[in-house]
Amino acid sequence: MKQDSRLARMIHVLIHMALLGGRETSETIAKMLNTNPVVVRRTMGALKRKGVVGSEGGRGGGWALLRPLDQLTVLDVQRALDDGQVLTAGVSEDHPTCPVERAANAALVGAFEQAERTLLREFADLRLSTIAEGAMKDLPGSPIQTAHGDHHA
Amino acid sequence: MKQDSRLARMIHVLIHMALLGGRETSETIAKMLNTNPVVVRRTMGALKRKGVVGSEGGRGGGWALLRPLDQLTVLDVQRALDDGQVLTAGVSEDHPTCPVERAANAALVGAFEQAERTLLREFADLRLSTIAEGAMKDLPGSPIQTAHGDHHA
DNA sequence: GAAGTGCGTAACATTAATTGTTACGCTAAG
DNA sequence: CTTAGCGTAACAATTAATGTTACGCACTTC
Repeated sequence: MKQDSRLARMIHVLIHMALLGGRETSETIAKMLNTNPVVVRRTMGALKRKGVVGSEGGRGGGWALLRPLDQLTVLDVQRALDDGQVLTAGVSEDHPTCPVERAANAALVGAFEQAERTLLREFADLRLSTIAEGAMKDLPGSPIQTAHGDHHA
Repeated sequence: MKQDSRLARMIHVLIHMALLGGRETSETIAKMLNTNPVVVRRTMGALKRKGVVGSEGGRGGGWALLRPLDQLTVLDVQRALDDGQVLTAGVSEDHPTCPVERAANAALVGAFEQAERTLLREFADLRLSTIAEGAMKDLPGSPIQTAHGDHHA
């Protein structure tokens, strides 16, 4: 499949919006995301419904953050984009009445539910302000940052 | 996307093979999975390369388990099917040099790595023999089993 | 109040991954 | 040497995410 990158993109954009401070049009945001204004409206529309951003039409309009970054977690953004499960188990549906198939599926679903709990806990702990601070350290002149630098494992 | 159900299918099949005890042809297995012998060969081929099953050509040939179910974990099967990550973060690649994008991606990758660690731990703890026992309880006459019955959360 | 700017959304095209299908080669048993 | 069965390449079908075009509606400004 083609990977779903909406969460990453929205986090990216929301931080930029906070840094810029004002109102951004779908076209401006589309350039940040190297895409199309329609895609931006689609995705930002979901954030609007959950009160993360607001939009204004007409001249001078655009999108604006409704909360400061330190009151926004990755979980908030994820939940705005999708209420359902983040991880899904990839079960089989070849013989839905077969006890073996059902037991296999149930086992996998259980394992993924555990993993999802971990993921959501991580998401809830990740404030966008923290990510923004991390970005400041990764500027020309600083040593290269890997993606694995700061776990709290 | 279409979900990858190879893991669920292989667990399903391996348990059936153990219960049947002998050698099964790709065609027999295909019927269990409600699919095609070629699909079976493709997927079982991966298990063969990792020593989980063996295959024999010619008359009387087919596939056979090389290990008892209590010495096979879901993790073994997953690893046979795919050496890489089970969970992937869905990062954005719109402006690879943008520090904000990189920080956002890194944060997500970190969170998914945590979740993957949980998932692999669950997989490692799940023996196929345990799943097989669970299937025995889910037979006509028994009360209906939900998919959420037996976590150790 | 007319025009321009910008969001909202439907409809369709594109891209990618999984799965299904057909065809053919090779091996081992009988 | 015929049959049963695996091994694999090649192609079609299905599905999900993303990209794109087109058009409607609201608000601002002149």
